[in-house]
Amino acid sequence: MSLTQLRYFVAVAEEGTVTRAAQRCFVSQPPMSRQLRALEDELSVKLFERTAKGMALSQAGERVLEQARRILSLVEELRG
Amino acid sequence: MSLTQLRYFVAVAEEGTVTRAAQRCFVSQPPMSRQLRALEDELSVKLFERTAKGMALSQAGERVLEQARRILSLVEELRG
DNA sequence: TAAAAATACTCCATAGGTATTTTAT
DNA sequence: ATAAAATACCTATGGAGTATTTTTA
Repeated sequence: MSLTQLRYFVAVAEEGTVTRAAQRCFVSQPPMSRQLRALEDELSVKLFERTAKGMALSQAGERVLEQARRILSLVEELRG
Repeated sequence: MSLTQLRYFVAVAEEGTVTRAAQRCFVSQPPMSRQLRALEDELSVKLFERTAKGMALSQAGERVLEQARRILSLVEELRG
């Protein structure tokens, strides 16, 4: 797990599609898609339902989202 | 900043020397030494006083240590 | 059929390793 | 003199890019 993966995950959860989240994070779509899968693999959790419209947060995804935000907010605090 | 850097930092704070912390984390001493400096650079904070006996946490280091532990513990929670 | 996500590669940045030097007691 | 940290240099893993294919409504 990496902070980057958590940032990507939060962006996708908020944007609803990998494509828009990638734009917001200034990366291309494939890396973001891969990192998302890597996170799902590591946590052994399906974070999203894939649809033709984009990515819909799963039940488990909601819980991970909360934790991810807490972590990232502590990291920001650390940066001052 | 990376989770690895935070783990290294906590290990050094707890072990008192980079050498022992590196052994505990199964890496060699130079990478750990470098990551510590990188973290200090990024936070613009001197985390340790370097002595011939090892590394002594600075005032600022103490505060970062607390935050780092919180972050890492949330990460562990996420792993379930 | 039209969005968006996923895959297949290629490339490069950086984390880590070994050898060595520097520092501080 | 010695124990630990820092530097130099090299290697390799993995993160990111472009092009393309596969999904799903």
